Amino acid sequence: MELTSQFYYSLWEPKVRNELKESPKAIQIMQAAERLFAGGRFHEITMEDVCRCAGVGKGTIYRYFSDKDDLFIRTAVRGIDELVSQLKSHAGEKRPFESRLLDACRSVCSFFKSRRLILHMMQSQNSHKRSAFCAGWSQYRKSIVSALADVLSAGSAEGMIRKDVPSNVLSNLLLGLLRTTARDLTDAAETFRRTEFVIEFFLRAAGPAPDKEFS
Amino acid sequence: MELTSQFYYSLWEPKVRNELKESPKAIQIMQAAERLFAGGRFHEITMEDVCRCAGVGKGTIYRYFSDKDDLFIRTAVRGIDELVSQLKSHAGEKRPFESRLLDACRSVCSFFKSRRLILHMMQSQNSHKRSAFCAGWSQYRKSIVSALADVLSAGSAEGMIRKDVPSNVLSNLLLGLLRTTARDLTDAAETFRRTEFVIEFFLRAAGPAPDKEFS
Amino acid sequence: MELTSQFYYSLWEPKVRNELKESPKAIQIMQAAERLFAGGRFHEITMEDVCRCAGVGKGTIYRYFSDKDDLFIRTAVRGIDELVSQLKSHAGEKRPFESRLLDACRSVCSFFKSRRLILHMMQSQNSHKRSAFCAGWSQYRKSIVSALADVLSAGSAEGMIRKDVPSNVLSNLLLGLLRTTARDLTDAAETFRRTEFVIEFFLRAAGPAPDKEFS
Amino acid sequence: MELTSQFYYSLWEPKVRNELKESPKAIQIMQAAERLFAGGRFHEITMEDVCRCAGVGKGTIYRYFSDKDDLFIRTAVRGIDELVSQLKSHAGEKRPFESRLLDACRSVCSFFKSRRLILHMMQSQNSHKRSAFCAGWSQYRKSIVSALADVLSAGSAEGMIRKDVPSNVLSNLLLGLLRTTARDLTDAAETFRRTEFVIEFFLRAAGPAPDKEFS
DNA sequence: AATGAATGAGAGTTCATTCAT
DNA sequence: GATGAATGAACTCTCATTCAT
Repeated sequence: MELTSQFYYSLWEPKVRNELKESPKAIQIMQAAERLFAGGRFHEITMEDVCRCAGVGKGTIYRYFSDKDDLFIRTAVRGIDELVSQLKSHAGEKRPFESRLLDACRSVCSFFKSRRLILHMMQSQNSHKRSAFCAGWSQYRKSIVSALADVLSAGSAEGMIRKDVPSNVLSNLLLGLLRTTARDLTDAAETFRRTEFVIEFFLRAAGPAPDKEFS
Repeated sequence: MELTSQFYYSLWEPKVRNELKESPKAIQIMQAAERLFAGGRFHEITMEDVCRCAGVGKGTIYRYFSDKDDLFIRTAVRGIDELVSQLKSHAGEKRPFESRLLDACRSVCSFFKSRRLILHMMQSQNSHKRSAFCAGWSQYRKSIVSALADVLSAGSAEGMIRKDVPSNVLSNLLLGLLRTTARDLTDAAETFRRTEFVIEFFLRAAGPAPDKEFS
Repeated sequence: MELTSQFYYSLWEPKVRNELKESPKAIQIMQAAERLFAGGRFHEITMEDVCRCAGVGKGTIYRYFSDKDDLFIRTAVRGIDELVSQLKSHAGEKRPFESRLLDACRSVCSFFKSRRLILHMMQSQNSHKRSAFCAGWSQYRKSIVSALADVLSAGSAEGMIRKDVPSNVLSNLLLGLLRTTARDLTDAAETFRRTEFVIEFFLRAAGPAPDKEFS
Repeated sequence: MELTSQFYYSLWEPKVRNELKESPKAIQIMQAAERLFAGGRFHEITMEDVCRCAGVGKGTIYRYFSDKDDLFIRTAVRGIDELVSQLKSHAGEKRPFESRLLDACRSVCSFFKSRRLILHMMQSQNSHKRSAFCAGWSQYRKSIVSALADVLSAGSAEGMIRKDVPSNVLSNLLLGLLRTTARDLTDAAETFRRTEFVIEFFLRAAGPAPDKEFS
């Protein structure tokens, strides 16, 4: 079953009418917010900054977003559904597993690259609407993990992936490696920053165990 | 040559007399701050919270820390030097490589576990003393990466680790895996959250390449 | 050449858009500040007091004044330009000298009376933006001294004022007498608090020396 | 009747035992306070500054002064009694009037010069213990005015001073001129900053009216 | 519908004063 | 008697949010 944005949103119940949610103006504002959030930390960005950057009045934001958190979350979350469906579509394709995995990882990477913000949020939830937000956010994270796990499961079925480790665990580890590559290897040679390298590295570890299983 | 806290501190000029830096009261305050920072984000924790939690007056904090950033940074950084020297000592020991690596990873894990804050900070710098802080912090991160890289280099020399990937890259990847294990595998079976599993997984990928090198 | 507020302001760089500087709200706030500053000392007046007295919210002040110092200085300085041009116009008029001097002194007195604050500030600079402020303030003071000196110079040319003492010195002394009259003679008979008396007193001393000059 | 410090003190009732009031330690502290107050404004000087400057502990000050105001006031007031009795003694001497007046003015000037602080305070009362302090302070000011007035009265009796203006008024005006000379004529030629000049100037105005009286 | 002036709760920080040592 | 670590009330200033226009 597919979890969509609509579902998670309900967790922190936006006070904004539905038809405004994805209106062009809302998108214009989220794009401004994205630019700003990508550069600074949540609390360093003021709503005034967002206004100026989006070229709208201060009150306008509050027509489309119930508060700063709502703006932040919806900005962060925008596009996750797309990513998830991309991943899901890769899982079902008839190409060789490695090619599908490469594309999946590339989708993840480009998603991350274009919105480093998400990466931050995925581990450090900034909102003070804690309970609602964390629940919602953690769902989102899981939907990505699970979509990538599906790709790996397919590989597992084809004998390309070891079976002694749950694909959710492997999916998490792979995401962790991608994350590290994107964030921490800024000084390393270009070779080791390419997605191909991460996959090669990952597959050595996640490929079928030749002799013994991990227990 | 070893870089110590004394060195990095100079980057954001502490305004507090040296003898106060590590006094019991300062530690008491940092412990309170650690508890709080571990749970919330930088801007959500008020100095008042820290006071209450540490059981001291508001002004007292400012005897030991020049401002909120100073408290934050010194709390985050406390113990890194110890970790680094632990790692360095592991690198030189005469035991089997795998045993040394296990201990090194355990040091890292328990360090992280006891101070999840560090993990957050390692990727999301919250201070507004941006330049000074980031510089300082990135140095710290590098000192951990590099200490773990030394352990791996030793393994490399013994033929336990592939030589086509720089040990700094491997060190980063290993830290990323440890991080993922600690943070994201909260739902996974206990088996896969153990350090032994991460090492087994890592060594499959980082062990010597049987046939071809990565290029 | 005339020095105007615009010029001096540049010394402590106003952070507020020019059109807000003289808006009715800014004036309303400065009037409240004036009332309060006239009664108490700089540090005894809190911004909260000013808010309450002006009947505006706390944040509103900061839309019009970059900080407390800015409010203080601009409140103190308001109207100096007017005073100076009044004085200058008196200097050029075709009336008898004594009449012009009387009007000049009255301008000064009513300026001082309506804003005793200025008097305080003229000798005790309270701001902690010391360098910028003192420089700026001292300029203002000089502009008043110099404008009054111009009136005296005209009298000097007409033989009404002794020529052995620079008119700047005489101007300072006259201002000192006016100041004393306004501030310290609160217990004296009404007669001696009138501007006419100060002028009579001053002119005895500053009138042309009948026999010998001071050296 | 002579008003002494003891008398005025009672107005804001010091909580410090009398034998401590003039102890060497109290004087040591007041000297430090004097140095500091002379340079900065009341609120810019912290008790910590005074401690450091006096070389005593923070608590020690509170043994000798009931609070910051008490320290400030007693520091400011120290020596006034001396000045007053100097002035009084000048009044009774048998020398020519002008010589006595010169000495009196010199006493005032050197008193002011050595403690510019007093000058500030004479017009801007900084304490927040308003009622008590202002009353006390204003008494002090009056005692100086009145002592100088006595000197002038003597001159009046000798026909050296006009009789149509109360000597208290003249005393205030003279003090105002001395003040201006000391504070505002910093740029003027040395000639006009000398006490002799002020007296010459003052006596022209305050000397006996040749023809008509002021009414 | 859109604006941005106004708001005020709440943040970080200072410093006069106290009191255990 | 002297100290200075500890205190917390009070300060200035910020910024998310509202609402009259």
